[in-house]
Amino acid sequence: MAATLADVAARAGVSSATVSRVLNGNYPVAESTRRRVMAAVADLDYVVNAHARALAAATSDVLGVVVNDISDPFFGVMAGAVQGESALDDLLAVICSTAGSPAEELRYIGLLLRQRVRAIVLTGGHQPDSAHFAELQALVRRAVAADTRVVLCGRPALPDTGAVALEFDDFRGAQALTRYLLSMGHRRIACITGPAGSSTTRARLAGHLAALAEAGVAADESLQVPGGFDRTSGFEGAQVLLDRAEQPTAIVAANDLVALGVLAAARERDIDVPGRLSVTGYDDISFAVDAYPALTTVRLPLIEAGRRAGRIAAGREAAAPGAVVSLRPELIVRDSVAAPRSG
Amino acid sequence: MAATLADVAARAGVSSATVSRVLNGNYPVAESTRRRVMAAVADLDYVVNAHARALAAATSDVLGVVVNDISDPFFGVMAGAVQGESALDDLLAVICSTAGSPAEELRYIGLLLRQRVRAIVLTGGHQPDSAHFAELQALVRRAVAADTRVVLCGRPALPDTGAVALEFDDFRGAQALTRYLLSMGHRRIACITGPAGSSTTRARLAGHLAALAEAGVAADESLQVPGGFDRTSGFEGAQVLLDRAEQPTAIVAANDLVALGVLAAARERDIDVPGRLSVTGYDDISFAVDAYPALTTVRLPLIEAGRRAGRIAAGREAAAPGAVVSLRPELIVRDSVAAPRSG
DNA sequence: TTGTAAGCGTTATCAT
DNA sequence: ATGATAACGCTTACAA
Repeated sequence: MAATLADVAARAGVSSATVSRVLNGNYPVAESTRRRVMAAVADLDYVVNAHARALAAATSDVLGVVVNDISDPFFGVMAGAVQGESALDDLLAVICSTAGSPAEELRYIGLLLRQRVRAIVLTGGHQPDSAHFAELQALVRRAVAADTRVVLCGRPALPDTGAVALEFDDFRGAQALTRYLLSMGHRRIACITGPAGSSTTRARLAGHLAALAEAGVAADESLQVPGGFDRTSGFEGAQVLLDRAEQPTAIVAANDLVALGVLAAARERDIDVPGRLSVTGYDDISFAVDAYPALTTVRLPLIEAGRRAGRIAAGREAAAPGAVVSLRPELIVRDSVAAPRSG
Repeated sequence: MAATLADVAARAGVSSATVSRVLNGNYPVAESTRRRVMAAVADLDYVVNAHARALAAATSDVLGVVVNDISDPFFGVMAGAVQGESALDDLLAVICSTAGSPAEELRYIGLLLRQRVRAIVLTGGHQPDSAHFAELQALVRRAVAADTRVVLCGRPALPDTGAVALEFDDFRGAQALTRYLLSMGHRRIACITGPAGSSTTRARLAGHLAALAEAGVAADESLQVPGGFDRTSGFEGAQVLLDRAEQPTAIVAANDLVALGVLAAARERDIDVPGRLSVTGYDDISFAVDAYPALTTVRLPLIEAGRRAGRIAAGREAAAPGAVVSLRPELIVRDSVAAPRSG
């Protein structure tokens, strides 16, 4: 159906090798033939077949990006940065949404490997104790061995796999946030955590507890309710927390989306934020500033991480196999936190 | 480097044809050989080469999705729906961000065509008068002729190209919105429109003007300020409008993001919304409800459109070439509109 | 049920 | 500067 190199060659009265040369422009070709060839290309609406090319040249022009959910701005922003940066090298990005399922993640990595992608960028969190974790490590190791760069973007390193990691230091971010809450006078601080078992949840919770510990404030497990990373988790988690006899003076949400849910729940109950309840987010997605009240949160360098991951994936920025970079989060103080009401 | 079918065949002591058969499972193979083959596959960490397969079988397992900006939730949600639906057929989705540039769009479509993608889903708007438009039509026509399905998702039809269109009826959506504003008593209604020349901008503006006309309200061109589809355009557009001697009682924003910018500008000037100024959005992205005040807007069936586009692209849902479906938007009344202050 | 072998559309190595 | 031609790794008639 579609025209092939041979068709173009026939039409231009040259060999297919010559056509290939003018198309790739990496070989001397007489100007006159080049023009004849280009004319034939135009006449026939010829479009190279990337598969044939990939097969013959053993290279591919696509990279894979694995995210939990591309419609979540946290991932959308990172994926966009990866894509934008890699597009500079004419690379295409396959984007895969796992919905947070480690099994799906493995499946997608497998599919990407079949495609012989140049690189795979993995975002999101690990589930260190899941049965899938060992499989993941093995798969990544194999990928790297097969010359497929693997970049962990905003995700903990995968030791001994050769994957490059751009980690977010969630421990410090969460610690800074809780320290701030403490400094404002809060003592009864509740958390709506991310999914149990996720590395992100662990790191953020650990940072929170560390801040509590250093201030000599006892951690109350009944104030930790688990959830997901979505608005609904925040809404529901807040209901649970606000039904308690002794209400918290502050709620630390797993991320901004969760915080938005908390704010909605508070609004529904006519609880003034931050007057009667302080709320914090995490990530600083672009909407955090438009929430009401504007969210006090922790800014993660999503774009910087994505861009850099894109450059490393594209091979434009060097990175030693197994290198790990830690990216510092930044506390962003806005309006959703105030001192607790005395009494 | 990587193991090939032949390697597996050698190891299993069978022909490569047999290996291909067990891998594809579309041919009878003796259970004993199947096991030997699978064992060899595992031993060698064999992974099929999708390029070789695509070349030989003349089919590909990927589809392309073209968006303006994947980090914008409007596109993120649609792209996510397309991807999620097509993943059911084990298809991979290449996502391309054009930043609204028609030239980039053409470039990406070309790249996708090389990849011999199964289908291309185009989102966003057209620029009917741009020089690129004719090229776009020609390219789409060629794609369809080459058996690449093209689905226009939330985007106006492309006549005579064979592309299937899932249109949003922006005229009616905008009309309903302005009618509502009018019914609340507004007469001096300003607009911050999308980019001049975009089909989306035109349709929404036309709906707005139609509503004005049917109510016998004269349209004041000085109340229309152009912009982009981002928050900054809203912020800046609002500054311009609010600097006018005679301020509008309502601002119709090009979309929710723009409306968020307008709200921010109003907040900065201590202008009460909706008390002194009403503001409307468009799209009903998920954050619209969390804005302050919650945005009155027009809901577009983004997920429905994306899912359906994904199904058509995957070939799971039939659609006659050139078919065009119009999806109805819905007015969502929340808190950002009130009656104008008398006087 | 299994093997043989001819493509699929490029690139790349030799020649010329 | 250009042409043959052998890969590249798989699918798929056609045989056996």
